[in-house]
Amino acid sequence: MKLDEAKQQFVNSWGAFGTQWGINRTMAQIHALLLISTAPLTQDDIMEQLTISRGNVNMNIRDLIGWGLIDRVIVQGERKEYFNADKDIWKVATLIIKERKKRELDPMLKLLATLENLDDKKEKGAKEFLQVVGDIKKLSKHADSLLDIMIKAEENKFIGAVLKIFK
Amino acid sequence: MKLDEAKQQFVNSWGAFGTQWGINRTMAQIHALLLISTAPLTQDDIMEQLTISRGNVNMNIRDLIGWGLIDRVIVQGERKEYFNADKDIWKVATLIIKERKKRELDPMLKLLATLENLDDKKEKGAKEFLQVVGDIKKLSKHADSLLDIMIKAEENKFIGAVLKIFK
DNA sequence: TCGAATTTTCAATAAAAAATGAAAATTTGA
DNA sequence: TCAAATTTTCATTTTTTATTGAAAATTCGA
Repeated sequence: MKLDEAKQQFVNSWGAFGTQWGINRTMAQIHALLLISTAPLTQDDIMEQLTISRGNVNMNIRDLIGWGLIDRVIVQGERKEYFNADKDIWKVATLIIKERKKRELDPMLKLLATLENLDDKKEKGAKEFLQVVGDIKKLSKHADSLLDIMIKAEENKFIGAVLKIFK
Repeated sequence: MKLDEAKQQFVNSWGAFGTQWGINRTMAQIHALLLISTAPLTQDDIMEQLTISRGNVNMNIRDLIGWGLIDRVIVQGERKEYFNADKDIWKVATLIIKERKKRELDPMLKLLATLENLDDKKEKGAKEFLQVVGDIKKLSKHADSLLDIMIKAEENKFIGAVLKIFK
């Protein structure tokens, strides 16, 4: 396979993958494009490579910066802004997980907490309801600490080694 | 808060949460409704409670069954079919993760593997491209074994205890 | 086997999400 | 400071996704 073709497919499949997880296709594609670019790109570069409008590029770049996935880069003697993606996939993954937790999971957990204040906890069905709500809260705490462990395993060789034993 | 109101909010927020993760809102709502229902429900029950059409209920129930999240239940002396959700949130979570991995992650990894067969691996930019592709593959293997550990920690108290030490 | 009850399908419609492009705002070199 | 270059905004349009509802298919008790 030719490199250009492979890059094209990478960008497309990353876009499709993002879509399945509730991420705007273009946002994912721009991120993919910058991930495999050897140098930072301008908005015009991105418009051209993905054949999308300036407005679309601009809005999605703003979002990607908001997620902390890409950065503005100033190039000496150039008027245009350049954009660069952090290439460390590990960092990218933990960033996305943390960000989605903050934006989507935490607000839901907050709401769930309010649902636990029932007027009458002995009403028929209340027990089952509170059980499910409580279990979801517990599960998300589990997932949280799992993420911590994952991060620590990456930073600390000993923890990583112990985890490997259990695989 | 009244139980009915709390249930309503639970169903709505579960639906909204699902949407953010690329899950059809109605599918998530039906799942939520069945999770907190004290008894299995019929299609008519669901239509009424969510005020949605029969076709919509039917299609999303089919999907939920396909995901393994709900089951048909036969009630003695009743002509109608009833539906029941597995209430074990832990099982629900691991099921969803495994299913999404199978449906969405694995196909992408398969594609990525094909992108590694470049005609010319010394072409400018090939190294960086292969690095990113390789890193994504590595990361997903990591995530896989993490899921295994998570499942084992639940089944095996010793492993769970060791993990707690690292928190 | 018949036929009423129930479920399923899917073309048509509606709703939601994403993209466009031109105008407005901002930036920056001269 | 000015004006060309660049970026940003957002009302409008397009595309995608989800929903409806009625017809067709299926099921099952009598």
